Parts: sequence; structure tokens; C-alpha cells
Amino acid sequence: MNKRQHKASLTKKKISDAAIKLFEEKGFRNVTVDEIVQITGTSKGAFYTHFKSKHEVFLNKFKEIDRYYEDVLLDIIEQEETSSNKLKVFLKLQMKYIQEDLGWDITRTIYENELDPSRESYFLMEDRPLYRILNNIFVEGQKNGEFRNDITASEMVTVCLRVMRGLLYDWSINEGSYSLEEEQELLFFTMIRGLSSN
Amino acid sequence: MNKRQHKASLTKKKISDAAIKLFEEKGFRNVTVDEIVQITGTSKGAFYTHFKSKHEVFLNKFKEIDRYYEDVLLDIIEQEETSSNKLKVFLKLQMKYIQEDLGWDITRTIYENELDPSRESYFLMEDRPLYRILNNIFVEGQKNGEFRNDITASEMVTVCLRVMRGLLYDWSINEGSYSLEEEQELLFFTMIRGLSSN
DNA sequence: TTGACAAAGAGACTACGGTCTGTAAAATAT
DNA sequence: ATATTTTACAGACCGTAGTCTCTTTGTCAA
Repeated sequence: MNKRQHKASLTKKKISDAAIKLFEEKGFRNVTVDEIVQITGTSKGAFYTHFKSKHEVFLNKFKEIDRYYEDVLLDIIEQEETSSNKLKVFLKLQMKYIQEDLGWDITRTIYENELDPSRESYFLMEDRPLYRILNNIFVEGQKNGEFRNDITASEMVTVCLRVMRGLLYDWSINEGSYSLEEEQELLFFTMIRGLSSN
Repeated sequence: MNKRQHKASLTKKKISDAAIKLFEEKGFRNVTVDEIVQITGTSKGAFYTHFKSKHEVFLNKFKEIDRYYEDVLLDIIEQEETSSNKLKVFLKLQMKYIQEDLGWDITRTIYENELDPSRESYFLMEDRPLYRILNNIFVEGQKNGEFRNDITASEMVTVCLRVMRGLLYDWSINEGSYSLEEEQELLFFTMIRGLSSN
């Protein structure tokens, strides 16, 4: 990395850090790009050379969730005996992470961003760790007879994703007014019941 | 209705009709309020006395869905024998209606609007026909032993709504690229399986 | 070393949703 | 009949996300 690139990456980090801090303090909608660039002593030009949009700033933050899946959750679920317990624990810890580390405002903003067709979608990227992990659980659960065999593992992933999104969307429009960690259980257990072989 | 109110309601209708027509032609995001008022020969002032926001214009359109539930779907599901079949038919026809009569762009816009905390939420209004109808089905299904009794009917409504929203959200971010009517089956059948008594 | 080029950034500008203020005329009170 | 208030509306104005243009300065080839 040469001198110019180095300076650029410092600028990017400076903007990103300040922006995320502001978002957490005041909520995404109450922070303006002008404010961010003013505080960081940069400019609109700098901001938009590093980020495609105001949303994108913490899309990066959100992507950390995948690292969390791979680094932390994978090890934990391996300790569970059954596939359905792996799934249960995975979903529970995921919701706990979203509730405690991301919060509803960031979640809401991500969900809003995904609805904008002019922007890149993160949810639609097929190679997310989330998708691979779920797929592995279902494949394994089918092999050992826990899950249904009349539908494919990838169909079960689809079902699971839609249910997850329904819950997170609902949590977002309710402005995080209920405990995600507690409410996930009924919904996911029902789903798992529907996906189990009998 | 006096003369002034009459003229006002004409203006409102003129704006509403033109706006919805434009939305259908060009998509919600590609229509500006300036364009709507210019075409209708009205003004920003007129627009915003009748509608709280650009979104609200077809929130009214969306609310027609409830009339559809009450007027059409209620009769149809009454012909089904079992509660779970009522639910299946209801959900299927609902998705068919959304796909064919509303379309994904309107659906997307509604879902986006709901994520804006500064706006009134339609989904959170507790007395929607949708909620009552679902509740009735679950209560009935519990009485006749089809559905689980370890959770309440209203909890089942909550589960059902979240699943529905997950599907519609997913359909929206996929820009309506798959058939809602076809894809609903796997998801809802799985859910119903999870809600059935055994 | 120097000159062409490109990357990073500064900041004026645009587009557009939404607000505010002023006004004409209809409704209502006296 | 006249005065007062209210309503529907016109359109100037504002806030903010995002774009465009221009400048600076580091990079690299000769």
C-alpha cells in the first residue's frame, strides 16, 4: 500500500468510525452526511468516493455478522447432538447477537436498504456464510433422519430465511419493542416442527 | 357534503387517480410529486392537504385488500371443511391477489413505508380484518382439535403474520421475480404442519 | 528530473420530498 | 347584509441525499 492509498484508507476509516458512532447515538435517520463530513473534517467528495451511499457505511458493520457466524457460532453449535438442536441454538444466538450488538435501528436500516432496487443487495448474495451454515445443518439433518426428505435442503434454507426475515422485519417495524431472543423461540420451534420428519 | 367539500374530494380523487396510474406505469420511485401535481394541474399544497406523504396515496389502494378479504375470501373459505384447509386457501388466494392486483412494486413500497418510524403504520393497527379472520380460523381449529393447544390462537396469528411478512418481504427484494402463488405453498404448509396438533 | 496521468478530495450544485406562509372564497356567526 | 373564521389550495422555500466539476498531489514512465 503506497502513501496515497494509506491516506485514503485512513480517511475512510475516520468517516466510517464517526458515522457509526453517530448512528448509534442518534439513530440513522437523524444523522446527516453533512454532519459526518463536518465532524471528520472531510467533504462530500471524500464521503462518496469511499461509500456508495449513507446506507453503505454500516453495511460493512452489518457484514461483521457473518464473521460472527463463522468464528463463534460454528464452534458452539458443534457441541449440540442433534441437527435440530444445532439449528435452534444457531438461530437463538443469532437473534441474541442482532438484538444486543446491532440493535433494531441498524437492523431496520439494513432491511430498508434491501428494499431499494437501485442499491446492491446483501441478502441476495448467494455465498453468505449464513446460507452455507444453514444448508449444512439441513443436509446433515436429512441424512440422520431428523428432517423431512420430501423437500430439498436448499428449499428448507429458503423457508428458514423467509421466516427469519419475517421476524426481523416485524421486530424492526415494532422498533425493537419486544425481546427478539425470547420471541424467536415460538416462531422457530414451530418452523422446525414443520420441517421435522415427524 | 357542501360545495367546498365536494370540490375538495374531486381534487383528491384526481390526484389519487393520476398518481396511481403513474406509479403503475413507471414505478413508485420514478414518479415525483412535482410531476403528479403538474399533470393534475394542482399544487404541492393541494397534494399535501389530502395526503400525508407520497406513500400514503396508495396506502388507500392497499387498504382495498382488507375489503377483498371480507367480501370475497370469507365466503370462499367457508366452503372448506377443515380449519387448516381454510387457512391454506385463505393464504393462497391472498398471495394470488397481492401478486396479480397489487404487484411487487406496490408491495415493496408498502413494506418500505412501514419501516419508517415517522409514519403511521398500517401493519400495527390491531383491528385489521386480516387479523380477525386469522384469529377466527385458529380458534376454530383449536376447538376441533386440528391445531395445537399448548399455545394461544393469538400466538398463532403472530406466527402466521411473521411468516407472511417474511415471504412478502423476500418477494419484494427479489422484485417479484418468482411466482408468489406457487412459492407460498411450501412455506405455509410447513408452518401449518408446525402449528397442527400432530 | 520532469511531465503526463490518476486518485483523493473539496465544495458548489441538483433533485426531490416535504413544510410554511399567504390568499381567495366558501361557510358560519352576528 | 356584513363581519369573522375556516378550508382548500398555490407556490416559494427548506433540508438532505447524492452528483458534478475542478483542484491538488502522489505515482510512474521516460
